[in-house]
Amino acid sequence: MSETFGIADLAREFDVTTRTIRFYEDKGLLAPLRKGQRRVYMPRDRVRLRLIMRGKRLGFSLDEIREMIDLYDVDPTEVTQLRHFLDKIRQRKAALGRQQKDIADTLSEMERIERQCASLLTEKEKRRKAAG
Amino acid sequence: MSETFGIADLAREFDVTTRTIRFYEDKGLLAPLRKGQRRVYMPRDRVRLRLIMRGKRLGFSLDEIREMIDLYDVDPTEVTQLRHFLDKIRQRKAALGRQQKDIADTLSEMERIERQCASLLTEKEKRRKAAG
DNA sequence: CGCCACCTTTACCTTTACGTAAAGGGAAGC
DNA sequence: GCTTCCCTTTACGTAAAGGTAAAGGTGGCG
Repeated sequence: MSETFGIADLAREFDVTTRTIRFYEDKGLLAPLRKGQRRVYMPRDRVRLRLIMRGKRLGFSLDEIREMIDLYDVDPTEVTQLRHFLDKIRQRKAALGRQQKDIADTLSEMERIERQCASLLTEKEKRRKAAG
Repeated sequence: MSETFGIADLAREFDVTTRTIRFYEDKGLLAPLRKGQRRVYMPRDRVRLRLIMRGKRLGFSLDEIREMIDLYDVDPTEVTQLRHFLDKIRQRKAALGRQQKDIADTLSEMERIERQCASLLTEKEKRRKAAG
C-alpha cells in the first residue's frame, strides 16, 4: 500500500500554504482522493505538485502548467489527437528553447557585469590600502 | 544625431500596446524624453524595452526586471554599494542557474514524451496501412 | 465532556499587469 | 475652419494567483 499525505504535509514539503494547494485543485491541476471530506494525496499528487512548482519557477501560468502536466498523463487514442498532442509538445519545446537562449544571454551579461564590478572592487581596495 | 522613435513605433516593433509602454514608464522601467508633452524614445530606450521583453519571457516580475536592468546602468561609487551590487548579481545568477536546470529537465522530459508519441503514431499508421 | 489540532467551505481582499473608455491637445491636410 | 491622426492624462475594469477571515466539522486525548 502506497503512502498518503495530508494537505498540510504537502504544504510543508513544498513551502506553500494549504490555500495554494486547494487553489490548484480548483484550477484542475490536482485531484486528490477524499476520505470523508478530507483530501488524501498519493505519491502521484506529490509528483504533480513538484511539476507545478517547476513550472512556476519557469514563469508559466497555471493554465500553461496544467496543459504541460496533462502531457504526461494523457493517452491519446485517435491519430488526430496524437498529432495535435505532438504539436503541443513541439510548441512547448520551442518556447523552452527560446527561454534557454534568453537565460544564456542574460547569464553571460550578468557575468560580464560581475567581472567589471569585481575588478572595480579590487582596484578600490588596492587604493584604500595604498592610502591607508 | 541618433534616431528617435515615437511610442507607436516601439509598440509596433515589440508587439505591445502603447498602454503597456506607458505602464512600464509608470513603473520606472523606461524614462523617455519629452518633446512638448509627447514621449520621444532614443535607441537606449529601445534596448531597455528589449531587455524588459526578455525578462518577461523568463517569467520575472516588472519589479525584478527593473532591478536587473538597473544593474546595467548603475555606477556604484562606494565600496559597500559595490559589494551589495555584486551580491545582487550573484543572486540573479543563481536564480538563472536554477531556471537553466529546470528547463533542461523539462526539455528532456518533453523529448521523452515526444519519442513515445512519435513511435505510437508510426505504429498506428503502419496498422492502418496494413488494415487498409 | 471539553479542548485542541487539523480539516472543510464560502467569501471577500490584494497585487500585478495590463485593457478599455473618456475627454481632450496639436499638427497635417483638404 | 474642419476633419483626421496620433498623442496625452485620468480613471475605472479585469484576470491571475493567491491571502485572509469567518464559521463550522471531526477525531483524539486527558
